[in-house]
Amino acid sequence: MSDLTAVDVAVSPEAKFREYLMTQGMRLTTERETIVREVFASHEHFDADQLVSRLNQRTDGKRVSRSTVYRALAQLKDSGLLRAVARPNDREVYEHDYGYPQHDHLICKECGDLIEFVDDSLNEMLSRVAAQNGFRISAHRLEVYGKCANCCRPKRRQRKTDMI
Amino acid sequence: MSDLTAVDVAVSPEAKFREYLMTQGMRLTTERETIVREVFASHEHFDADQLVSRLNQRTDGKRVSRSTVYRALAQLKDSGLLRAVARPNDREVYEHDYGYPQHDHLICKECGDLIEFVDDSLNEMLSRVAAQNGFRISAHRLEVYGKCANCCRPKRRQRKTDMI
DNA sequence: ATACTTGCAAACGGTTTGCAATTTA
DNA sequence: TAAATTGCAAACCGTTTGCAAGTAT
Repeated sequence: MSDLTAVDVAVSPEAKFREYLMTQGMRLTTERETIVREVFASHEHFDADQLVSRLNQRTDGKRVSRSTVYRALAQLKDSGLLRAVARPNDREVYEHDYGYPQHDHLICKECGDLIEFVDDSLNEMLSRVAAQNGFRISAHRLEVYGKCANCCRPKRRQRKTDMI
Repeated sequence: MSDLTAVDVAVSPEAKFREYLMTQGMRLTTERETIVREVFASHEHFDADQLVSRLNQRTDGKRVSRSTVYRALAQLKDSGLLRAVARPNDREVYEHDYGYPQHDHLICKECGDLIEFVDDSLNEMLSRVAAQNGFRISAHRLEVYGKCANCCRPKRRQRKTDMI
């Protein structure tokens, strides 16, 4: 999906989350720990509903209610562990922010795939524009819509071996 | 607010809209005409609710229901007359697409102001990234969040030098 | 004890839609 | 007169929230 590689992090997501919660007078409960672990178990993009499903499929009985998931997502975002990247179908989509390099996305309108990319010139451009407008940037979201290489490929000769 | 200037257009928005509606087997009703006119009476960004308000304030009795406004917004978007640019407060924000040059936005998180800007290097960058990924771009949305010059300005007196 | 947290169900809010009445070609 | 359109109110749907019961310090 992407060749972006995680950068080395000194502290685990759980620890980082506990740290943040402490500063807010909150606690790292077992529910919150279950959520952080599940969230950082894979690098895929996800929305609230997908996360709830993953948590409900657990066999260890560590289910967490939908409300708690929503509350935790907000906290994970505030703590800098997650960031919201897009809203393709009116659902907020999240990805890892902590321990993962900053990047943007090509979004295929056909298959919905998110392709990550980085390009330094974007940051140069943003700095320049910010300076020109006396604007202090805190974040940005660049969504590039179109058709991915796979979907551009002519379908005439589709591999029928994919069918089972 | 912005020094982007409208480009010359051969056909009026109403005509363009009628043209599009025809191709869909639809009609340019008085309600739809009222809406297009109101929408293109000013270049400001707006959301559905603001448009409804503007239409309700009319003294000529040309009121249009909320549903019709929502339906027309979708049609105006499909026809290429409008485009959705941001979603600051969970409300879709629209702007003129037809007869207005392509640009992006700085979005002030404090006052909600949208500042338009253009920078050619963005397009160069997008072309490069698209080529690298075999991606065919159809559109993009760049939202830059932060604090505008106005909101950065201190409300109270701020000392420029550290006087001890 | 006090403060934080959870799960449930109800509320929220922007947007969409079913439908009967109305308008248009 | 058949097809499109409107306005109303209800539905929709992801998300948020009030609250009572539970848990940690």
